[in-house]
Amino acid sequence: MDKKVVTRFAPSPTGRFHLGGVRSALYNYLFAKQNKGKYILRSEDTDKERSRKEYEAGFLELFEWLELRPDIFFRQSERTEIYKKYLEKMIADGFAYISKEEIKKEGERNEVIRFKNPNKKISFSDIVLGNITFDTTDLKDFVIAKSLTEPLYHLTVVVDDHEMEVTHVIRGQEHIANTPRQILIQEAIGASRPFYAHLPLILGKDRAKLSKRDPEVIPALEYRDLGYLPEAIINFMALIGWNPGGETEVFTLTELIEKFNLYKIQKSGGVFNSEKLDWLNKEHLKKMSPKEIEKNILTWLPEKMRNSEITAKLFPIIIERISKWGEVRDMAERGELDFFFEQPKIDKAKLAYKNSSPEKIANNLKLAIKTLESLEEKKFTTEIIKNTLMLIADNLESRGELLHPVRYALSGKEKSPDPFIIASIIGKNETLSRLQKAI
RNA sequence: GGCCCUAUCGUCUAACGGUUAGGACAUCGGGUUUUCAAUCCGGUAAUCAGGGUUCGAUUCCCUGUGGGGUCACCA
Repeated sequence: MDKKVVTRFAPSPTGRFHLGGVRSALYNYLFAKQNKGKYILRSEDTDKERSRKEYEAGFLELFEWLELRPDIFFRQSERTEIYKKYLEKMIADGFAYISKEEIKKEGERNEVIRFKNPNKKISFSDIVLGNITFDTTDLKDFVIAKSLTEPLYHLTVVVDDHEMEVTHVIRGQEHIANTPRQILIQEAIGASRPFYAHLPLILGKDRAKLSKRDPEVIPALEYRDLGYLPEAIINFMALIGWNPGGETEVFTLTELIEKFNLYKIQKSGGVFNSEKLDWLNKEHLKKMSPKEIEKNILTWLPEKMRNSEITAKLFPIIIERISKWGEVRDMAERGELDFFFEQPKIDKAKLAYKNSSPEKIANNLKLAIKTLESLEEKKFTTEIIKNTLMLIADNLESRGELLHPVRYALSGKEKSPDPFIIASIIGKNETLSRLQKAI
């Protein structure tokens, strides 16, 4: 290993970028970084019809968000002159020729540049898959450019990888059949052969390849809008097709750079499991500092809930109940936070606890008011309220006889955080008033 | 269909040719001072099939089957 490692990820801006590509980019990035090498991002935009600037902007924004920043970024559309030189040389050397064509489809040329196929067997050793052999005879004289200034994919890939001295081509297995063509071109232009690592495909629930044409597949950037953490996305994607072997599954980018092993990659495709992503996102959420958590929750909360003195007390309750930021917004939209800010509507029937009589419930509520009243304002904390109320509850047939109606009176919800914390958040006056009203 | 790749719990995966086939997510059951959440403990669950090689195959070989990819003047 005397040569400096150079990897590249080469998306084409012809559609909305999805998570499958993130994993390829990530592995290229990890391998380059762990070898103190270089990671190149290349926009394969030679197809003028299909390429769109907004798609390119999309993946650039994505990698910025994920902090998978390339050492070099460039576009193939800006390198036409370079490809032209190679094309001319290949024609001059007899490796390619201008071919007269019959036009079968609209937009086709009556003259294209074809590669003169030597029709031989090509074998290469893939880091993931091992030895693979293709007979290139099946490939015929394939087209490498529409004209000298309109090069096609196979030619530009080989020229760029050669010029930029890419040492490791790490890409999805959908490219495996492209490899023999590209090796043929390498041999024609005198380029050395890089190491290949063809990654197992990431599959959807139906076990088919994730595709940008599939409306079911969520574009990668939308995960940001759903409130996922970049580190969680990276962590999760890294673990489809590779695994460090221990029992730990939660890693930061830095840890991944250290642990990643290109030589221990799975051969078969893996299904994308969004439940595990959610779990992992929560794990990363738990590692964040309270300050960061507060900042994020604030931005995801509806405006009317942001600036109340109540808000500051809500963070622990919220963070416990979400796995991604988007759920903060969901909670608020579902009205699960409203009772902290305003008196809830009470349904008499729901105040009841199992078989306890209404009189008993009312009595318990009165008892609660009486004891809480005696608490000083500044002693109205979760801990003290809990101790106070528990003292009463423990003397009842079951604690629920007191705790349920109190909780319901305060929240107006069948399901909510416990009554002690709600009481401490809304304060003494509000608590007493709600209990009174319930009676 | 041709060519190529592939096969461990539902899912992601671990296991120098020798393990009670391990972990995680999900699921189920229970504890955790009422519900939800969080948390803890426990359970169910897998080597595609058939042949070899071997004292011994999840592991190596062959065949079958299943799954996937690819067959453009797209990338």
